[in-house]
Amino acid sequence: MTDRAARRPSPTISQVAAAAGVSRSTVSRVFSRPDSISQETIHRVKAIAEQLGYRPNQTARALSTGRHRNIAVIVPDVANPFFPPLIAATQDEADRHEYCVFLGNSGENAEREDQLVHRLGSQVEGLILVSSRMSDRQIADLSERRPLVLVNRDLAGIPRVLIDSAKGTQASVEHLASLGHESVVYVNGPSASWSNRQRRNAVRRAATAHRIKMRSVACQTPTFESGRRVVPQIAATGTRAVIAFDDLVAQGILAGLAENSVRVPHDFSVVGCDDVLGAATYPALTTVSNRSEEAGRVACKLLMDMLETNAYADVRYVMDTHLVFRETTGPAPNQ
Amino acid sequence: MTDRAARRPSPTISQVAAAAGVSRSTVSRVFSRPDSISQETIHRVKAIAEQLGYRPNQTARALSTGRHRNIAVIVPDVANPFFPPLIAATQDEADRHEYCVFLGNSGENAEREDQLVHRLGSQVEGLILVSSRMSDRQIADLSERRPLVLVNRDLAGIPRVLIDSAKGTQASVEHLASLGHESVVYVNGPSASWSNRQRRNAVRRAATAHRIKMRSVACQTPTFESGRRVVPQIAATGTRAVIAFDDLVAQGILAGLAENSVRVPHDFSVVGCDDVLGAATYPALTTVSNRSEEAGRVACKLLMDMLETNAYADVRYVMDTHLVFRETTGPAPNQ
DNA sequence: CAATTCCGTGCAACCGGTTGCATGTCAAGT
DNA sequence: ACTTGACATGCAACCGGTTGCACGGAATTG
Repeated sequence: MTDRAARRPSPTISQVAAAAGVSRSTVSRVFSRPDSISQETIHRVKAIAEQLGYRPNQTARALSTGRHRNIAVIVPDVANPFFPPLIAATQDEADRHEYCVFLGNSGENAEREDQLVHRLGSQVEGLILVSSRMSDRQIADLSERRPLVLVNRDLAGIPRVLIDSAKGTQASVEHLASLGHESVVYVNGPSASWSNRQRRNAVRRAATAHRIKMRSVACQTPTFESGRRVVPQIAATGTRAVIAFDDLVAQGILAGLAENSVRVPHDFSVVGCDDVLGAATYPALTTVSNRSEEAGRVACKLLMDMLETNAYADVRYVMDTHLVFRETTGPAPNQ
Repeated sequence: MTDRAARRPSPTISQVAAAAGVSRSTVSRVFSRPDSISQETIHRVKAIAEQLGYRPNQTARALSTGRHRNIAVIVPDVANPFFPPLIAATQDEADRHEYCVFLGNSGENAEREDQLVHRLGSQVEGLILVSSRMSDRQIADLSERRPLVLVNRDLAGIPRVLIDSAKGTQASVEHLASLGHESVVYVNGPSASWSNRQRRNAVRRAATAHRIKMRSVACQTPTFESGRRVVPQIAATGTRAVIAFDDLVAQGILAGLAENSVRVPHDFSVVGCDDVLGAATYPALTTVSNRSEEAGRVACKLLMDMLETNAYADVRYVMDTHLVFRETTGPAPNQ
């Protein structure tokens, strides 16, 4: 039973004006600048608008004012548990200012991200780019057109919120060293990721400082499956401790190890990053704290500020992290 | 260092037209209906547009055509792991049709959802309401204005995608019965939730059929914390098996039980729903399969169909579920 | 060679609001 | 009584595109 959808079109400002016996401008002002309209007219127009089910058309309004009251949030992968709390926080903050938010999912793909940004560009007043995979150049270009806030991407001149996992990552190396480990494998995240460089460098520095050996293995996308697949490579190194790019990868590694009957933490130590799963894994994952929700909130506040004051400061908001010691790390096994 | 943001405004169709020595209509047609324009003109205009960095303004386009190429997806809680895969799937599908998506987070709150819907209403061509908390009346009204697809809400006359957890839930009762349990507690989700009614009814029916006792306890929002807090009430019933509204609640219950040194599954059996955590909990959660990603994809496809054909069918797409037997359920303990 | 069709382009109105400026009214000030 | 100003409202242009219709010239047809 296919049927033509007979939707009644929304009433326009002209219809309200006609019904109320006033001009379109007056109706417009009733809704956008009521201070210059008499109480009586306001009541009458509002009553009629209500009765007709009139709502100002945001699109038309945006066209003439240039203010959309929309922002966009672009993330590499909505389904990665690191992002939802961050997204929810931006939503919440935007809502508080009566803004609507577009969500973009780049699928860890710079080109698609660029496309998305352009498709959204003319409909939003500002964007929040989370863990952007685009090039510095692309981002700089974009920021010339629209207010921009970056999360986990460090580009001078553009307001940015950085979750500095270096401290926590460094602490995890120290932790492993203190447990007697003499080498560690770092499992990389996406190569275009600022966070990944951040973490890898932190591991390298701390490893050097503590005179333990560091190896690293690649793993393109940060997912459970990638983690699982990378286990043989890790095993091949002979190392008994691994620091993973994030919790998802760590979890995959845990699963892969379990399949090979490697006991954690008895035979092998695993550290994750981002603490997205709380204590919900078994054994509960030792990891680095995450503050994605806070990051989302701060990023959105920054953007709202830029939009409302029409000015901007070159802020670089850095948030520290620490090691959350749980149950997947233990003393180095005797060889 | 606060500075006035000097953003260069996007070039308009008039500027391109002037630079190319043609009329605005011609430029417009080059981008929207090039078939009626000569090859030569197309090339020239495109070259100039490229050089100027021109992109058609979506807002203006939407105003005159009435087609926004935007949709909205409204969910009760972005951070609930049930939703991100669904959101990602709609994103992906929308992207394939070159649509952009607004994300709305209602916070499990009908009033806020209604607000959101209205703020978004004039900017989108259609909406996907996931686990909507609004009243039937509100939804019906809305569907008169915009194409609508519901997920996990069963309202005749409006296209809807339903993940029928009844079958899986029923199976979990049978499973518990076969393990010798003689009573079961159902921990409710939000009272306005279709899924919750679905599940509670399934438990009730199956319990009756297998002659086991059923009790139910409330727990307003489906979160880890609520699950944890409800444990004393569950314990008070004396029952040794619980079926939770969803995995998050189940996990909270698991945590609460562990705090009271109740061993699972030896002393107590727990079943979740939605399988959002895979085997990542300890003990791995027995739960009901989830197909949220598929639901998202189907919902978005339905909506795209409606938008493209401008017709609609009163579809009711139901997806079955089954029990995923893992490690949190075991034989009833001897009293 | 005149009549007809087709093609590429421009004109101008329109989408639904906003806003600077002009107008008319009425009360206060002198 | 006459100016002045404040206030409430209307007029008309504008935001940046789209689109029905008209028009002129080239190609086709009889």
